Amino acid sequence: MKAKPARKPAKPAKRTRAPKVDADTRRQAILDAALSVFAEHGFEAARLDEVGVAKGTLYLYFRHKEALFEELVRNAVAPVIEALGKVATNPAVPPAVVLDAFFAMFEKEVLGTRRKLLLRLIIAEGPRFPAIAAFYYREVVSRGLKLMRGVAERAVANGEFATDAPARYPQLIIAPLLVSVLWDGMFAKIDPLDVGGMLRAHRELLCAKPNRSTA
Amino acid sequence: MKAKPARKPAKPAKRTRAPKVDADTRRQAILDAALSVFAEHGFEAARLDEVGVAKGTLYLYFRHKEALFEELVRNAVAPVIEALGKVATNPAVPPAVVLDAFFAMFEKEVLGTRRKLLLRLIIAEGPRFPAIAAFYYREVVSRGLKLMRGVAERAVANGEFATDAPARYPQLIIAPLLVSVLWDGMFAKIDPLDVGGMLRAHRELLCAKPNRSTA
Amino acid sequence: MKAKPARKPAKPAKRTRAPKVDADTRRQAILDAALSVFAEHGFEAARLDEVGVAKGTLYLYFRHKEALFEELVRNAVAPVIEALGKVATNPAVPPAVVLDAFFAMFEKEVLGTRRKLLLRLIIAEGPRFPAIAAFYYREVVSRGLKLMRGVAERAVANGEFATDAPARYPQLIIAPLLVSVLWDGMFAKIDPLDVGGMLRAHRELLCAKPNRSTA
Amino acid sequence: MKAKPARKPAKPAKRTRAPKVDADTRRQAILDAALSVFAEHGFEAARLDEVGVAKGTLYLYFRHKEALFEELVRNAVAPVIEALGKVATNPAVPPAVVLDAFFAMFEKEVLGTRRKLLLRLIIAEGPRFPAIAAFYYREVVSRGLKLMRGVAERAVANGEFATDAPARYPQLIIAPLLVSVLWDGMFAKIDPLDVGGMLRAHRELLCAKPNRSTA
DNA sequence: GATGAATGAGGATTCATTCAT
DNA sequence: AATGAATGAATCCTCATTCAT
Repeated sequence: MKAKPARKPAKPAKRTRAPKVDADTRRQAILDAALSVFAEHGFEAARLDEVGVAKGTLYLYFRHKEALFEELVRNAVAPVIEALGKVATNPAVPPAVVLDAFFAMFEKEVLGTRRKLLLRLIIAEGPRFPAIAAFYYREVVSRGLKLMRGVAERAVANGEFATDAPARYPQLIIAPLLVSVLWDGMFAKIDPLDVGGMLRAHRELLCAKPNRSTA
Repeated sequence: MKAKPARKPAKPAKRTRAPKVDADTRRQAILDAALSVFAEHGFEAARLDEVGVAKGTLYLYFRHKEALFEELVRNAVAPVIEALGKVATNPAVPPAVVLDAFFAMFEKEVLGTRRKLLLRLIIAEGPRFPAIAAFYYREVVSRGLKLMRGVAERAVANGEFATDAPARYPQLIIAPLLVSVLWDGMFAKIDPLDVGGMLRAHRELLCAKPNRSTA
Repeated sequence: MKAKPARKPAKPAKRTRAPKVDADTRRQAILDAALSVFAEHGFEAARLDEVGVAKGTLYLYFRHKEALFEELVRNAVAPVIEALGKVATNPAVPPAVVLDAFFAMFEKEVLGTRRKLLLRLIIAEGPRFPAIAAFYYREVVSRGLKLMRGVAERAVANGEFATDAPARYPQLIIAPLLVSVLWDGMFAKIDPLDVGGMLRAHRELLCAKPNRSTA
Repeated sequence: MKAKPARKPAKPAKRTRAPKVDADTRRQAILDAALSVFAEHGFEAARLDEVGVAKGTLYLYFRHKEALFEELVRNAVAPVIEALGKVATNPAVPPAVVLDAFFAMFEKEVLGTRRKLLLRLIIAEGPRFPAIAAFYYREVVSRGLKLMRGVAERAVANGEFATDAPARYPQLIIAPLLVSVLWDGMFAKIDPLDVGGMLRAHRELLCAKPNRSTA
């Protein structure tokens, strides 16, 4: 055992004077860079030096570390929500297909990108940042659950779901996604998980056809 | 005159000495106190001062902060596994009952106690502590999944489960438990979750009888 | 309510910022200040606080206490050697005159300045800092001895020295200088030593003409 | 470079309960053990743990670290003085023989034993311990110098010394001894010094016969 | 007397934050 | 606006000293 929290020799990220750009671009660049740092180390362990922007510059754009962190999450969360909404709301598409699309999108757009870092970050730091938790609940969780509930209700109505359990607790639909993110961060090296397989299995479970033993 | 070599005359302030107890008890007490501190703040942000033991005493029992942290996890994890094993391995009990018992136990023994702090802690810090992650995988995750897989296979065999999905991916059985822990830590204040309800719904989903509408 | 993650609102106290100077000047100023502190207390007992530079500033210029210490020695040693070389290498000057000049220079430039602190420091800490000892041997001791040997050999050749003993062991020429430094640090208050007198006597001893009583 | 001050992993010296002995013996044993520790690390860096006596026991015999240190020096110094006196005071022995005997004794009884550690310790810490310096001056230095002066005066009187320089500054007689101690501690590994040779050369210098160039 | 667990003051070092340039 | 040197509060850890056993 005895693993160090894995810290590189603190390389303050080489930088030449930043190319002249407008403030918004600069701000966005800082947020991008900061995401990696915060995601890798967590809030406390993240070193502002590693963001790769002159210390003073950071403070031109953000009041302090905490403000940077919260903005960071807010900023990165927005695109996820939009993408989510588009998939789930078309009533013409059968629920099973929606789930497949949703899971695939999650696998590609979250697990396959730095967004998974964000998610992990929120999970890890959320309990200590009520403001972040509240924001995330409002912007992502409540909306996501509502969408899932809608899908589940349609699926129950048209008989695709064997039970209304997921309609009552849409968290059940989301749960394996969390597992996949956490597994990726903690156990992927030890015992890789076939996320695609698991999510298909999950869809299968949700849409379970009756087993023949009762026929 | 040359400076005195002993800079500070070393005036030991008043103190109430901790009552003498045997080393193991003391050690355990420290671990207990430390759990709260680490759980509340995370590894980096945790201040050893807050553990409530004289600074030096800590270092009589643990080589450094990290050692304390790792020991903490190891120490708290053991009882959970044992309890888990006892519930899941009796082949006389029908899988549905096992699940009910398991979920109830989780709700009572983990969510209802400080053990949920530990779980959250591991989730939050695992990615930055490979040694902890590996240990946790070995001691808890792999065993837990194996047990769950066994239950699922029995359930598939006797027709209690509509699909073998959970047998192939026992993570699906566990997933809502993670949700409940994370929800508790992040959103409980904003939007309380009826964990019991969700877990029953989950059991229902796993054991779903086919709905007749399609017959 | 969860604890705020930023424990201390970081209220930066009033401060007078050191006037901006170029890095080398600053570095040198730190080394100067540090010499006094290390010389007075020794390596272990020296408190970095007393260097009189803001704690963090020190670490901008030196990786840690030890690095500061070693740099200190290196830095202060260079000028001494140069001065030494200039005196001893002119073959036109008779050895006796070289010795006089050398001893006088030592008295004025070492004993009369803070350089004696450095010498004392090296003597005191050398045994515990092999790297320092090796460096000092290479840069000062071996060179100094070589120069002294050269002078002694010339003196033997032209009959100014009664014996080749100092040519074989040039340490004999240096020895009283060490005594003067140590005496100054330890016994000067109790029993002042006329260093000038002693060094003249030493020169006299080295250049001793035979006493006639035996002729 | 970058040498650490050479510290072992702090092995608090195994000990079984000390065999029952009378207080004086015990006290002496502590002083003996402490000498090594202080000599190796210096006053500040010395760890009382390493003395190999239960912490509390130390404080039964000595008020604090500093007291232990001072007693230590006082205690270890006494035997040296006695030995010194015996050699130098016999007027029947010719000065050259006295010097030979004295130097030989120094080489064997100081350089060849732990006493050299003591000497080094006093040299290193003396400036910071005025009480130690004063004690050492009174007990060893002034006596030693007086003896040397006596020998030198006899040598001048009977023509064995070419000059009265050493009679006026008996430090000149002692100086190479200091060199030998310091060399041993700092440079012995790099460039061993033939102490015997140097001391014989020193005696030769002191007793220098006239060189023939003046005949 | 002897012991060593317990204590907490003190020190090296880090890093968020400021401010002169 | 941008920079990064300077700052010092805060933290981990050590170790002289105490005291219950």
